[in-house]
Amino acid sequence: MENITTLFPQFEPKLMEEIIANGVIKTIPAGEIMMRTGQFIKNTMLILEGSVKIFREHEDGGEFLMYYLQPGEACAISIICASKSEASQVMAKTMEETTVLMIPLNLIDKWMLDYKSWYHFVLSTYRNRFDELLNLIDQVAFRNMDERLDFYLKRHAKIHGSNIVALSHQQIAEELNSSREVISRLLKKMEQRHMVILQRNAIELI
Amino acid sequence: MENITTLFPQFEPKLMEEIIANGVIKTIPAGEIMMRTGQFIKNTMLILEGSVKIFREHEDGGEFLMYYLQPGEACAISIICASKSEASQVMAKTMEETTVLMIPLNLIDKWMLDYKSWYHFVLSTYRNRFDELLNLIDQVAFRNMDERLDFYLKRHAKIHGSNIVALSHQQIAEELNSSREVISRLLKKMEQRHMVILQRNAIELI
DNA sequence: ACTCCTTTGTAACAATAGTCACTATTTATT
DNA sequence: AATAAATAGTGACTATTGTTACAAAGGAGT
Repeated sequence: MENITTLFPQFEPKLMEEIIANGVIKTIPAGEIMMRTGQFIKNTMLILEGSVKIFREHEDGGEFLMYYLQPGEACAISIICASKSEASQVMAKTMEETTVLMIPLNLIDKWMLDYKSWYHFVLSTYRNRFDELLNLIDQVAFRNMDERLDFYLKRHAKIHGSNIVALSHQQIAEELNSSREVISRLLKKMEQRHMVILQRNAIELI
Repeated sequence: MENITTLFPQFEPKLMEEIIANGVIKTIPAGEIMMRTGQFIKNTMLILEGSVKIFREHEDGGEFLMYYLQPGEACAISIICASKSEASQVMAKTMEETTVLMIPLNLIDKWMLDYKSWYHFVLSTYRNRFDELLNLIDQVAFRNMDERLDFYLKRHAKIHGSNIVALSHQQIAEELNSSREVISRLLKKMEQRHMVILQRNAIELI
């Protein structure tokens, strides 16, 4: 549990005790869907290890990557849905083996009043995700696919701390809600401009 | 001031007193920019009368309508920026003559702790705007311009409580970050499908 | 009525993105 | 080794959106 204190140093001791007493730790394999659109949310999850992608889904099967969650972060949308007692509006998928701390939803609101550090944590979670959504809107509203792909690759590399993006063109296409051929084409152009080196199942950024 | 109690019936009496003591009422003419991107925010505004559009701006001059604010609502982004002491990330423009109640930013945080009704108001403002941004992302990620135009017109009509959208094609194009010719073309198609009737400076929805 | 300005219509073309069809590689499975 | 499956490359074509250029129509002011 000392893991938690390192990841959430801002939490006051009494809150830490409550978290340890009420939270359930769960480890989820890589590539698994942690939460589906429409699913009823019973917990909020704090990420302890690994990383998670949050997607918006379309009726016709399309999906669209919104943002990443990393250790020390929580899913704003699960907090919002929990507060509204609504079904999840997003889908969450683990990128690697991920350990989360599940907190029953009734405590989320309760702790807001009891623990100032929790209150600040929840508000800053809202604010940070809000900022990320604004950036995302910029991407789709003002940018072409080539720029969005570039942004996508850099963001992925940054999250993974590596300049090799180990994904197939198909996977990238799905997360940008485009098609494989388009992504292949644009990646080829980027290679010709010496922005990337293409390998099988991997793209190396330069 | 009785206006305020009608619009915000959820506010407890003591909070109302504080609002009346500290808030400044201001009336802004139609079509005026209330807040610019990059501008430092000194207040949060509650809308009392009229309506406001919130835009995201692009470096190259483009603008993109995100959502509307109506009486009884507050701008989530101004609360977020105020809390982070950051410059505004959005631009706000009045659609008609609009009366707002300006609240100094230091009180926003203070009242969160002092008044439960204010706390719930701010949180529900965050949540509602979050929902709106999710819908907006759906639009730009999954929809073509014809569907986005349809959505835009219906939303405008709903906000104004009239099925006549009194805007030029140029104005619509700007808010969807498209071009006038494209909007004219799509509107013509909608007219041929008997979805709208086109008039000068107005579009009637059927 | 005449002029000026704004708004709208439209054709032709360009650029971007999506789809279809087929091939070539590489990796996994039997 | 043979076969199957996944991945990637590419050309041709279509659809959507954006751009350019110009014409026509409607209002406002003189």
